[in-house]
Formats: sequence, structure tokens, C-alpha cells
Amino acid sequence: MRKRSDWSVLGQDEVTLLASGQSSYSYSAGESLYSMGEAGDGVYCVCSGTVAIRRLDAEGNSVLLQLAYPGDSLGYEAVLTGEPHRCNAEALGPANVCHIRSQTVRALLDKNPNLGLQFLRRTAASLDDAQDKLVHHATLSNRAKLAHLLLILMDRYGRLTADGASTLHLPVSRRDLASMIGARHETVSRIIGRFETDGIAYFSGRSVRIPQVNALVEEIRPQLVG
Amino acid sequence: MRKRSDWSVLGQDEVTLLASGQSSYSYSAGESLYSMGEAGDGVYCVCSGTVAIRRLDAEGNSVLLQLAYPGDSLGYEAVLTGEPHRCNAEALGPANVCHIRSQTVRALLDKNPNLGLQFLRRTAASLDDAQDKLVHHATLSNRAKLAHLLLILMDRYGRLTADGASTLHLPVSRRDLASMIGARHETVSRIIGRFETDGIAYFSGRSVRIPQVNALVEEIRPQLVG
DNA sequence: GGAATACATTGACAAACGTCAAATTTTATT
DNA sequence: AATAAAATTTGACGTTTGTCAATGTATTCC
Repeated sequence: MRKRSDWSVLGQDEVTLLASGQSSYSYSAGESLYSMGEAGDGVYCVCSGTVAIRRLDAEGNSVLLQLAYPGDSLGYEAVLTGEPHRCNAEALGPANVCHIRSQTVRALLDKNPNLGLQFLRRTAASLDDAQDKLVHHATLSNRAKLAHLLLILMDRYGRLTADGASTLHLPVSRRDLASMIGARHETVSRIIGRFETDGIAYFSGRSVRIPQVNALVEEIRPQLVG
Repeated sequence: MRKRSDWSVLGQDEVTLLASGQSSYSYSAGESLYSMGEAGDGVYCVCSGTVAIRRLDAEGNSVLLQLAYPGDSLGYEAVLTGEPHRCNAEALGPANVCHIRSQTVRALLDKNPNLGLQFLRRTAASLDDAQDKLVHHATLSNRAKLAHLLLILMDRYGRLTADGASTLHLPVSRRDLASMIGARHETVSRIIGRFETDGIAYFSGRSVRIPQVNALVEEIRPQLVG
């Protein structure tokens, strides 16, 4: 697992230090790793399962900003800046997560500057992703954004069936789906209804069947409607 | 200038190395520092003026993602990841910008790991900013988002007048304003019209007069409309 | 200084979206 | 299994927003 994560840049003795300073925890669905406003107490590394990164606004609206998967490191911003966490992290299902104490993280960063550069590359990738979302929010319709989101989720949760169609088990609720594209959940319900009447995707609970992936791709090109 | 920038973490001899590897350039309004798709050729450091960071989508829509001010470093993501630039950088007015070649940047990062951590903190702040925008795009109306944007621009471009009002010289066009809040420029024109009939802000070209800043703050709380 | 070009405003209309409310289904709890 | 709670779907309605088109206003470039 470590080989496919940010910690792969560490040398042999550093791995020993890491091993001595980490603990492993099991979370069940809905459990919180950390919350907005708390001080950073270390870096969390997802070993299995999916972790949702959310932010709440002043009125209590929840926005799902990112899904974290095995190999991803979480919460290092708070450790490095000394600021409180800016997001909630919550297990979406059963998940195993390692925890490396702040003290150990700082020692490792001190020993091996490549770890810092690795975190920097990871943060830059997250920034790139967030900026792409901003562009989509500014230029795409909700329908196109939902189509795009389904395509992204297919990469990780999709399965090809024998007849050339694809199926997908959604890791999140309709409400979360809605917050990810910046729409109300009622709007998402209606877009789903239209996807079904248009034969583009069929939803049943969290299962989705997509006869032709290409039809989803077509949806993304914005307002070429006559 | 260097004292207030990311480079303030450097020691004496490193500053000497920096000085030997940098060049200073003057840009005039609209000139490009670098463009999407180009390889990173170094880090750009804004000395004076304002630089706009934009991204274009497949259809040519431009979204203004960020404004960079004196002390800000730009383009280091491309240097560190080896990937091409993901954004355009363009001077909004006359600007002085230093350029530090990739080779020098890498040498400095090698000598002083704190520089990398400094870039990491800066990137984390940008990510935080982008995620805040995502939350706003998901929860606020265009009117509220424009009010919020005006408040942010006031921090840097605002002046208090004798009668307790504030004035503001916008650094960007209406189109850019629109792309920053994810709306069409026609919509921005109409919101501006409504701000004027409601006595909240008066626009004349790029000059804005805001009689009571608090009135703008009130606009941000979403749909508490009867 | 005047033509050409880009930028901004306004109107009319239709489509998309949010809000409120009710009904239905799913999930969790006892 | 029964109940309670949460999530989802659907309908009706009004508002906001985008689109298209026309007009007016700045800027830029010869």
C-alpha cells in the first residue's frame, strides 16, 4: 500500500520511523476522521474504502468537494500550516485509515525533503482539480455537470457488462451528488428522470446502468441545442 | 519586495544564487506571461501590478480564477510537476515581474527545503480559496456572489471617501467579473442595474461607489427573501 | 481624427432552476 | 417486524438565468 502512496519517496530507515509513529484505525460508514475547525493532529492515509471531504457553509449547507481513495493522504494542510482543518473528512463506507502523528510527519519532512515535494505535487493536483470544477461550474449546465460527474465516478466504480453497457454503484447519496455539481437535490432527481426518458442512464437506488458511455460524453458539450 | 514573498525563507548565500539566476521584465496591459499548454520555464514573481490567472475550456470560454499581486509567485506548479501550464497568466495593467529559471528554482529547492514548504503552504492557501469558491458557487445566487466579489476587491482596490462611502476601481472587465462568479456578462449587467436601483452600489465604467459597505454584506446571506 | 473593433447595456423570450409542499420509498432503530 | 426517521421523487409555481438580437459606448489602431 505504501508503495502506491505519497510515502513511497521514503528511504528504508525513514519507513522504520514512519512505522513506529503510525496507528491504524477502522471506520464504519458515516464516521468522522476529523472536522472543520479542529486542530490538525496528524496525517491520515486511506488504506481501504472511500473518504469524503466536505465543507459546510454558514447556513449548514454541505458541499462534497473531493473523494479520497486508498493511497491518498489527508489532513496534511492543517499539520503544515498550523491552521485548523478547513474541511470535514468522513468515511463513506467501512474504511481502514492509518494515522501518522504531526510530530512524526514533521520529523519525516525534516529528514526527507522529497516528502514535502510529494505533498506539494499532490496539493497542486488537487488545486488543478478544483479549478477545473470552477470552470465547469461557470460554463456547463447542471445536466452536463451531472453527466461529467458520472463519467468520473465510472472510472473508479464502473463495470463493463457483457452486452457492452456499463454499470456503476454510486458511493454517495443524491444530496451529495447534487452538492458536487452545485444544484439542489430535486434538480438532480429531475435530471435523472430526463436521462432515463432519453435513454442515457437508468438509475435504481445507487445502481446506474449506462447503455452507451458515449451518450454521456455527448451530454457534456454545452448548449449546442438548436 | 523579496521580504514579503515566498523567497523570504532563503538564507544569505541562497539569495545570491537567486539574484544571479533571475531577470526582471516589464509587461504592459494584456501581455501574456505564459499560456496553457506551454512547458514551465521557471517561476514568475510579481513585483508590481496585477496578474490574472485564467483557464479556457474547450469552447474557448475564459474563466478568471485568481488575481496575483506583488509578492505572489506564479508558475511553480509546472516547474515542480514537469507538466505543462494549466492556466494562462496575463498582466492586467503595467506590471514588473521577475523570472527565475527552472534550473535555479530546483537548485534553491535542493539547498533549502523550507522553500518547498513555503510553496506548499501557498498552494494549500490557493486550494482553500478555490474550495471556498466552489462552496459559494453551490450555495449562493449570482447576486450574492457578485456582492461577495465586490467585497473582496474592495480589500485591495477600495478607498474610503470623506462621507463614509467607499469607492473602488475595478481591475477587470464586466466579462471577467461575470466569469469570476460563473455567470454571463448580460446577467452581471442586470445585477449591476438592480444594485443601483436598490441603492447598494453605483457603477460608472470601472468605478464603483458603495454608500454603505454593510449593505453588500447583507446581500451575501442567501435567499432569506420572504 | 475616424474607422474598426471590442465592450457594455437593454429588451424580449424561453429554458433552466429553485422553492415549497406532498407523497413515496428506503433505511435505521427499537 | 413495526415504527420512526431520513432520503427520494414528483408536482405546481415563480424567479432567475441564458440566449438572441439590437443598440449604445469605449478603445484601439491606422
